[in-house]
Amino acid sequence: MAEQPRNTGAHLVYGELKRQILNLELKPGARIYEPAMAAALQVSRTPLREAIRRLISESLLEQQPTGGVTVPALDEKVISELYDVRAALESLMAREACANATAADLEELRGILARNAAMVEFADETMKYGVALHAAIARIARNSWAQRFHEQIASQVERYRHFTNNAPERRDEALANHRLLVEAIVSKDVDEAAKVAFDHVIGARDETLRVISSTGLVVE
Amino acid sequence: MAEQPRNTGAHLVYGELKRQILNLELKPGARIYEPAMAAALQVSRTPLREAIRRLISESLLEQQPTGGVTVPALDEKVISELYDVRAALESLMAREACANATAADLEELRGILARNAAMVEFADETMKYGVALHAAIARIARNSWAQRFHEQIASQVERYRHFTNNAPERRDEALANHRLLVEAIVSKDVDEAAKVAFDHVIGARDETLRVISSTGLVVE
DNA sequence: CGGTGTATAGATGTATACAAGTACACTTTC
DNA sequence: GAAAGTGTACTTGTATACATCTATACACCG
Repeated sequence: MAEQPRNTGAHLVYGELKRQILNLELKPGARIYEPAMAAALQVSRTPLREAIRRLISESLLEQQPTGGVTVPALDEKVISELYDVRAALESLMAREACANATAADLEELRGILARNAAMVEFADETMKYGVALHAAIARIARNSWAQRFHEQIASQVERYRHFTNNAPERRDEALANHRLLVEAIVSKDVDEAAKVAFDHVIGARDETLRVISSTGLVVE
Repeated sequence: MAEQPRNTGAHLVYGELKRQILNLELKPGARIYEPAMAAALQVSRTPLREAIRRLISESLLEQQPTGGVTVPALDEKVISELYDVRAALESLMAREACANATAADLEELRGILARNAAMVEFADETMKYGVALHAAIARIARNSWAQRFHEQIASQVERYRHFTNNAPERRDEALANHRLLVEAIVSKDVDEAAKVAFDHVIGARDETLRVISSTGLVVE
């Protein structure tokens, strides 16, 4: 939503670096050295620095007080914060989706839900449709700031996704919650939609924390 | 909260540009020309560009699709979005403040409230203490992401503050809401605190929209 | 042997030169 | 006279050279 890529080198570098960070190809805690990274990406330091600065402002990189840029460490406390904010945002967006959804929007939500239901046995498909549903609601809410923050949170959470398992019973639960959420939006039940969205995300938070605290966050 | 300034030119330029944008010294809609601005600020284009990029990522400047950077226009719809997100965030932070406030934190909140009450006849003092109260709650909530987004919203709203009047009855109402909020936090009434915070911000939204739609957003 | 000062290698921050792209005005043509 | 094409001035994007600062290793002193 923020800005579409303008075919400049800095934007390509930004995309590539972001991909590597979210994939954990760039390991949490690792330092970025500009000359080496610039050589690896075949650009000069100027567009690289521009990309790095942008990533810092999204907290996908960290500026050390002494100078020098690192990939942020993974941290359980942060997960909790992220999901809490996400719960507040999703709850708001559910409210606003109730107010702003057109008939076509509702049809879209039902469609995503149906495809999700058909694929509930496949973990990655289910995840894909879950993300699609939340993205659709974010769009339908028509609040660019909520959408923007939601995307930033989603990027952050992405880095932790590698440590979560998608157990079948968890998938069923998510689908059930999604059904409740869509139903509430369809029937314009603002408070119910807000509550379902909030509790759904808090549930995801607790599940994620549970899995991570038992398996740990070690990258290698 | 994100990062403290490191005495580099780019950070100074960032601060100065941000100040000018929030003050409306840089007029909404105006384009920024790098060579001219660099000369005016007595730096080369490199640190200036770094500052500009950062401001773009905070939506305090806008990258035009064709190239060229402008100060974002003022827009009623955006105010509404900002306050809605802010309501969600303040509501969350009120919740978390209930959970995390120490005795010292509560004392601080009461102190701000008392000073606010003593100064309620002065518009600018009241505003100052209002901001301080919300900032204190944001800190007490101990959620860095909520705090970060809250600060971004506050910056955005700042640009619209020049068009609001602080009527005395509005100040009394705000103080009353602040009292209710602090009371709820002190008594750890999570749901009440969340509700009061939410409604308080929504009230501020409606008041702001009312004033602005009657006076308009024209800068000159 | 531990600690401190210093020298040095290498990183980041800044300035500037150059390349590429955009907008606008002017000319030319229908 | 209007519209389209072209040339020019100027802006943005990138590369590179230079200055400044940080960290580390080593020598020297207590």
